[in-house]
Amino acid sequence: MATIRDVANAAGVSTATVSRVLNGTTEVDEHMTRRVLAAAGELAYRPNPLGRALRKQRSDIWSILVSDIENPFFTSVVRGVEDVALASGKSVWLCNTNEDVGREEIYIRAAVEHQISGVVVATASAARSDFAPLLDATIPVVLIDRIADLHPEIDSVLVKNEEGAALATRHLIDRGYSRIACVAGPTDVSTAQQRVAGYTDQLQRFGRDGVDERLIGRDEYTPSGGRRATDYVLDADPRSDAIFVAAARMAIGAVEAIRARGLVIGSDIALVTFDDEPWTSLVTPPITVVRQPTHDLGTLAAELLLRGREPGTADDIHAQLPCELVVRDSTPAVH
Amino acid sequence: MATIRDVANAAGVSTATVSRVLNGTTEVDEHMTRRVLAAAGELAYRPNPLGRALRKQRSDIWSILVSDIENPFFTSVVRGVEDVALASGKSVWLCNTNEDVGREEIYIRAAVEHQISGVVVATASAARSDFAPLLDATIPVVLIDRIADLHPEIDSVLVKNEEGAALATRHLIDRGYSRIACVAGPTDVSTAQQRVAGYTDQLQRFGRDGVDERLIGRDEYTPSGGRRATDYVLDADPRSDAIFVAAARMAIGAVEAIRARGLVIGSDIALVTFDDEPWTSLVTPPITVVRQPTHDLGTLAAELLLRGREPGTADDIHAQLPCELVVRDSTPAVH
DNA sequence: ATGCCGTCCTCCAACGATATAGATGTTGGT
DNA sequence: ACCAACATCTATATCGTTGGAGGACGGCAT
Repeated sequence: MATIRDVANAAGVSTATVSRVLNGTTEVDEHMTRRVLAAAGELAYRPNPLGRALRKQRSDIWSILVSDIENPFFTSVVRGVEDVALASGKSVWLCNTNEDVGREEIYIRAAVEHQISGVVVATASAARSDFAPLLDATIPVVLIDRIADLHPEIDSVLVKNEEGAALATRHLIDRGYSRIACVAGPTDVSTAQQRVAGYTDQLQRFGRDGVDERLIGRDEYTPSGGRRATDYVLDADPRSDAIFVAAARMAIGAVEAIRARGLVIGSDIALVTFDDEPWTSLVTPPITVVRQPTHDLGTLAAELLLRGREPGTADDIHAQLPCELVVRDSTPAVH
Repeated sequence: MATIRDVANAAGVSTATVSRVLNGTTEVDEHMTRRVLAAAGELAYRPNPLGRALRKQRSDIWSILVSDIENPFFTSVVRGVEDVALASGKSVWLCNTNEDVGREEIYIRAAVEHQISGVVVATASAARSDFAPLLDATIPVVLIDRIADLHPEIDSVLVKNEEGAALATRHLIDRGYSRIACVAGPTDVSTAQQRVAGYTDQLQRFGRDGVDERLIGRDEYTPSGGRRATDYVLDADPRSDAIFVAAARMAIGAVEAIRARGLVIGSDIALVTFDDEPWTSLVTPPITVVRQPTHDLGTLAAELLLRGREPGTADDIHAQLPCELVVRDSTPAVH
């Protein structure tokens, strides 16, 4: 691979001039510019990103830390980030923290050491995720989908979780359900907190029986977590007539658990879940969902990162994108 | 952040000695070793990977190029690779080529320029994917799930696609179906080629009517691709009584297309698909699938990469993991 | 002709690490 | 006591790039 020195020799100039021409930092004579560009083209020269990053103390890589790569919600968000990143000439380094704060720490440290120029992150834990190393290194950070209690000042792009959960819960109330259970994610994840908040708020204000803590099941955002949480709430009150599930990944387990009890969704028990995944309209009956703007979440986060401003300054941005209720047959009106 | 010079000053030795102690390249006096380790610990020193890579001409990063990050098959494979990589102290840089050879090229070049120490790749195109830049830079490569025609010598970890497709097709034949259609992926992807081969082979040998080319629909590995290909084969012969779908992502579209025609899976038409995704057992009727050992695919690929041998030497490895037919209710016996 | 100034280059020192050559000190054999 | 051999350290060049200091040169005013 050709180095900048090869180009300099070929063009009969110094390496600094080559660097100047290619980076456009200072005015360079037009004649020389042409010679340098010709030589660079001839040798198919591409600057070594390692040397450049070492010198400039900053690379042109973005990293995106996702809490669960197997969750289609996040992969869709990632696609959104990528679209913007590639258009701006950034490479995207995708890391899977696996909902593990320890692994998140490893990747954060790696980002600092590789002098990454921007990080998008869906936190592993609202309470424990710590981005101080990134901030200390003045690396721009944008939180996505989930917030971090330790860093209220970092730019964030969330969905209106509370509103989305309220939409779903209110829908169930309006359709005449009274014993509405909630299958939610881990207590240390902000989306789970907010969705439970939206659920309880609506029940308190409009529900016939108010909130029953035993009807709130919390577990991890996975199919098996959904199964356990559903079993938990149905054991607590077998007369539950509706379930609000806070994530499609959990809804897989919820459907399994409901059916394992011989209950029929739509007649014995209503079901509404977050995330409009393809399979939700394929099962019988098609499931009412709260659709999240996944791709937009990613592109907006990327655009904030492009601004590359210092966190903690006055103009923090905390975007909240709206969700949309898609009514299907799993939540028929009760006569 | 502390540099190696800081450690050297603190320990009262040269930077070379610090490097030696930390890398264990040469024998170092025990007394000095202790001083260096103490200083390094005190300063929380961690070597700068950029400086190290620049000097050593090799980083400790693996990159994994995946053709579609939104396909759960690949994310599961990625998890397998990660498990091994993290256990061996490698960082994993996940890149989404989006089934695009151009984007694949970009990431390949990035891997060379960042002096990546190993690449796992699911090729974007069997015919056009070109890994010469990696091989020229003596970067170990392992192909996963899909092969590259240009590089038969590169280590690969595939599933027995032809056998899996044969299993599914033979199952349909044995159950009494006679007009069996095939919904397959793009012609330039090796898995699609192999699965179609397994399908046609069984039909030729055991099918009542042999192979009808019009019953083979090819499109991209996505839900909408599956929908189009299914419409295509059902238009070609509305009397088809079974469909073999080559990927669960396409099966989503296949189910939609079948239902849009008012046909009922299991009674009007049988359905079997590759990939045991959770939703396949949730729909009515549960779908018969060919299960792939996704996670094992990833761990095996990572282990081959750990060997880090030169491609083209005599002991190439071309692993082929078996698939498993999981019979459910979408393929009942015809009376 | 001289001095001054602006323009545009070149030279060189970093960035942080490692590998090699060479320096230093210690040990042991004669 | 001397020298060889060995062990073990330091000094330094290098990886590829960029930024700052400084120099060469031409043009213009005096």
